[in-house]
Parts: sequence; structure tokens; C-alpha cells
Amino acid sequence: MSKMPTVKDVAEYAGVSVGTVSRVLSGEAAVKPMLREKVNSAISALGYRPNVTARALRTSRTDVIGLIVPDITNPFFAQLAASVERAALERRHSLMLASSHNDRGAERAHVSAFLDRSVRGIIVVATGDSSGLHLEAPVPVISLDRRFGTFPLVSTNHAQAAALIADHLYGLGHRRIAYIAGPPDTEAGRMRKEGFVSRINRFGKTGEAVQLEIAYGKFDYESGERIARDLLSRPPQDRPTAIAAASDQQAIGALRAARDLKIDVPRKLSVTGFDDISLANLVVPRLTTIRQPADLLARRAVGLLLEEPPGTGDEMVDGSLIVRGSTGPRVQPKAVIAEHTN
Amino acid sequence: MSKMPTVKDVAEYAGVSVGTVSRVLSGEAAVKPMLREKVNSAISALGYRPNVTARALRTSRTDVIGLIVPDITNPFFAQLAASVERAALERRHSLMLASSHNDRGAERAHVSAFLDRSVRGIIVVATGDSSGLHLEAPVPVISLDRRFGTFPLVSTNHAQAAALIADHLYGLGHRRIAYIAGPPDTEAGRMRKEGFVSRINRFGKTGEAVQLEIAYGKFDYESGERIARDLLSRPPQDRPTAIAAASDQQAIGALRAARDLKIDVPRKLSVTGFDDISLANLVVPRLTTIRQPADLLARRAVGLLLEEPPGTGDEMVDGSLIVRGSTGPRVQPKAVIAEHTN
DNA sequence: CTGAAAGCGCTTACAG
DNA sequence: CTGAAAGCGCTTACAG
Repeated sequence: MSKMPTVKDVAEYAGVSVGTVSRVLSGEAAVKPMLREKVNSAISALGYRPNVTARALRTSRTDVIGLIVPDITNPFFAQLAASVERAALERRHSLMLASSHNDRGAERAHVSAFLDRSVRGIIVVATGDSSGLHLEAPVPVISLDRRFGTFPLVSTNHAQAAALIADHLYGLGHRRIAYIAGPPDTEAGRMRKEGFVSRINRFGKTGEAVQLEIAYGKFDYESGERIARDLLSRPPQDRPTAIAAASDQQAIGALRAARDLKIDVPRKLSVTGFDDISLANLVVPRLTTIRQPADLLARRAVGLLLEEPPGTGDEMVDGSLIVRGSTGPRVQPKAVIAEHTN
Repeated sequence: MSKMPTVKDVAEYAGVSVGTVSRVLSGEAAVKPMLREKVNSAISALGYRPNVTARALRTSRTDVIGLIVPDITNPFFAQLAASVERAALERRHSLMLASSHNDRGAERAHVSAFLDRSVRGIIVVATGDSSGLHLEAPVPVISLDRRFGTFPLVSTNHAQAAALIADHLYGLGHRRIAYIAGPPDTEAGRMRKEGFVSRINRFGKTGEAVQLEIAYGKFDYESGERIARDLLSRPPQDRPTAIAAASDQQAIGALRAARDLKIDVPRKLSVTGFDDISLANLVVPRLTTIRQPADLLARRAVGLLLEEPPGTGDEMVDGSLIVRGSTGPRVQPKAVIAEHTN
């Protein structure tokens, strides 16, 4: 394989100086049409491609965006990663991906590694609460979905979205509800819970009282399954008629527990999730949930990162309620079964 | 933020030349202990971190591995990506990720983009069959799981693994089996099918004959669901007693179709998958499948890439059968129900 | 508008 | 074993 052609080769071929070649390449500076023409044909004749490394060294700026997620095998993060990659591509940037495996140390190490590689900026979906962290970085850093350090956050409006779920379940007649919360050391976990709880409490004042109980777990399948199993192992009259989970994975775990205990969803129990991962539409029954607009979130995060100067304020995006088969009207105990409304 | 210190700063601080600093950094060349000591303390005093870009420009080599997958939201590829990232990290390399969205053009574009960024090497999980492609690359390229161009392939021994499934179903007494194949334009799709079919055919010669029918689909949920629905909509005596799918996603789609049609798995129908994605262990019933050793595959691929000279031969890794609840003994039609063996 | 030249931060023959 | 110097391939003031 012969060596790749450089600006110098192009310059010689076109009979101009390397500076002129560079100016044509950048497209910014004014170059006489004739020279521009010559340079462009030299470029295609030689098959020249700019050396990104040299450019980066000179300008100390690259077109690589670093993304750190807690766990790429988590479907929601995978979707987020896909969206960020697409958003980066739209802005002609590439993506460097790292997974922190939910390890705070690995997260920090990846930040440093990205900095060493002088990325254009870093987007991090934090693992747990790192709000104590006060990090200086020579490039913009944006938190996505979960706050990282003190950096601006782009996320779904968790509280608003959780209230949508509360409205939905209340509207279906549920007055005995269990909430499976996410880890209280995550902002997303706290905000979803608070949004849900405060809406339910408001109903308590303006309408019928709701018995609400809250259990905390991780965002994963296992937590949802375990907590739901506990909840549902009680005698029927002590069971909630609806379980709202802080994540789809928890909700899917809860569906599994319900099935194992032969509790019919949605006729005896309604279950809701949060995220709308692709699996939510594939489980039986299909899961009522909150759709997080991953593409939009990603585009905002990349936008903030690439702005000049980089965005500094938080951005919230509304989630939307997706009603599917896992929720239904409360069954009146010891009474006539309520009609399904559709 | 003050400028980052450079080798020059370190050299001045330590009272040596930049060459010596560089030699200490590389660890290769012999440097007098006393100077080495001085340099090291200068490095920590100044908080010096080497500029990777400059190093890359000089040596035209980086420590970034490019990975292209067809779709990061596919759980199996997500798992593979996580494994590759881990394997890369073990060898002190970072990962640049791109998703081709099953688009051959995007795949090629990503290869070029990686080449432009002078990655150390590229691992690609090809989308569809690209064996026609004869690409020259200035860095090593390895195919993972699915052949890309003519580059060496690291993959599960699909045929061997598929035969494991055939053995399992035959051993359970199934004599009427449907195989949901993957796209015939993928090597994985073809090899899994051939491994399965040839083992079944062998049974036909040495033991009882097996009625086998084959349907082709994509590797996704929808294909599995649709094909299974067709298969299972027939009158009971015309239905297969076992469905073997070429992917877990297809198998999960098939489970869904069976549930919709109220066909009990595994009592009336056995279903098997391939991949052992994490979901396989969470569906109801849990899925009998083939585990692809993602970590091992990833480590081999990275190993081949980083070898000097880069590995050039294919590598096959055996898959293993994971028996779970979705398979059981064939029910004798119009006869006594066979006892479960465990 | 264009060319000649400096310089980004390293590594590595080349002398000594 | 160590230093001085060249050079990786660009971009960008600086003159003209």
C-alpha cells in the first residue's frame, strides 16, 4: 500500500501552496475559483483524504464525541446510544463509547481517557448520584438522563411524566397502588417517585383517597420481580390493584411475578412502566408506559455540547403516556366487574 | 484553565531533554535510574499527561479500536459491544462505536470514517452478506459473528451449535419440527440452518425419520412471531411439535404467537432460540437456547486485531446448549401423555 | 487572494 | 545512555 497523499502532494499536483489547499479544504477563506478548481481536481485525482489526527493536533479539536453509559446492555441505554450516535452523525461527528458498568471509578477513568483523546465533548449518563463531584474539564460535558456532577442535564421531565401515569391509574379507578421506585441515589429515581407521589397526594385532597405504598429497588428486572412478588403474595384484599414501576424493566419483572402467581393482568392487576424500550411492546400483555423521546434527548444533548459557547442550562423534554394492554379499570372487589371501556 | 504541560515542560522541570522524557514514557529504552526518577517526579509534580493526538500523528498508530454493529439496540449486538469494549480495555484500547442500521452503505461509510481517524483496527459485525466486497485497508480488519468482506471471521461455530439443538429436540422425541431460519444472505443464517438440517437428516438415516419444514425470516421478533403464527394456525395434527429458531428474538416472537393462540409451551410445543440474550432467561417460559460466548468471541477478535502481524485465519468458538423451560418431551397425540423426565 | 514559514506535541534515527 | 534535531500532516498568522 503506497503512502496516503498529503496536502503537500495535492499542492504540488495542483501547482499551488499547501496553504491554499488548506483554505480550499476549510471552505472558509476566499480562494480564486480557478485555483479552487485545480485543487479540487488534484484532490480527486490523488484520492486525497485529510489526516484528522494532524488537524486535531494543530487545532486541538476533534470531531469525536465521547459517550459514557452505565450499561450498554440495558435496552434503554442502548437506544439512547443509538440516538446519540445518529445525532452526532447528523452533525458530522463520530462517537466514542464507554460503559461504566455502574462503577463510579470506571466512569471517572473513562472521562479521563476521553480527555486524553481530546474529544470534542463528553456526554455522560451517570451511574448513581455523582452530584458531589465537581470536575473541571477542558471540553464541554453534558449529563444525559441522569445528572453527572454539576454539568447541565438533558432529560425527560421525569416528574411530569410520572404524573401522567398517576392520572392514568387514578382515572381507571385504582385506589390502592404500589409504586416500585428506582434507587433514591439517582435523580431520575427520585424525580419519578416524587412526581408520582405528589400527584397521587393531590388526588387525596381533591378526590378520593388513594392508598399508596412505595418500595425501592434498582432499575432492573430482578428488583421489579422480587418486589412485585412480595406485594402480590399477600391475600387478595391486601394487594394493590395497580403497580407503577419506575422503569420498564422493573415493570416487566412485575409482569413475570404476576404470571407466576397466576394473577391476571390487566383484569386483576394493572402494571405500568417507564422508558418505552422496544421490549415493552413485545411482552404479554404489552406494557403501558412512558415514552422517553430518545432521539430528541440525544439531539438536544449533542446540540448543547456543540453550541458556541456550550449550553449551560438544563433542558427538560416531556414524556408521553403510551397506553397498552397492561392497564385496565380496577375490578370492584366483591361486586360486579367493571365494564372495559373499549 | 492553564495550558496542559507538555514533554518540554517536563524536560525543563527535570533538567533533561525531551528525548529522555519520551524514553521514560515509553518504558522501552534504557534510561539511567536517576534521570528516570527525576522525570517521573516532574511528571507527577506537573500532572503531565501525554498528548495522544501528537503521539498518533508521529507514530501513525492509535489505541482506538473501531467497532461497527448492524444495530446496537439488538440485545445480542449490545452484549457483543459490551464484551468488545471490555476486551479492548483489557488491552488498554478504547472503543469507537458505529451502528450501520443494517445499511450496507452506512457500513462502508463508517469504515472510511474509522480509517480517516486512523484507528488501530476495525472489528465489524457485518450486516447481511458482504462477501463480494474486496476492500483494502491500511489497518487490520476482523469480522465478528458475521463475515465482512473477505476478512478473517471470529464466530461461534454456528453449525456445531445448531446441531446441539437438533440433538436436544430429537432426544425429547420430536419428529415433526419447524425451523425458522435467518436470512439466507447471512453466513450465520446459512450455517445455523445447515448445521441443524444436516443433523436432522442424519437422524433420518440412523433413527426415526423427522418431518422438517423450513421458513425463512429476518432475525427479529416480528419474523419469528409471524412465521410461528402461520405454522401454528393449522389444525393440531398438522402442526410441528417443536419450533427451532435461528435467533432468540425469533424464538421470543414464536413464544408470543403460541401464547396468543393458546398453545401451551412446552407441553404442546417446544421452542428453542439461539444467542442467549439476557431476555432469554426472563421470558415465560424461560427459553432453551444456545449460548454464544460473547466475552470469548470479543477477546479473540481483539486479540487477532492486535497481534503482530494481525491474525489472518478464521476462529470458531463452540456454543453451548442451555436447557430451560421452553422445551419438553413431545406429547404423544391421541395417546398417554409422556412423563416428564425431570 | 496567495505563499512561505512557524508550530501543534510528540518520537526516533543520528551522533557522540 | 543522552541531547539536538528532524519530521509526522496539518492550519494560520504574517507579509505582500
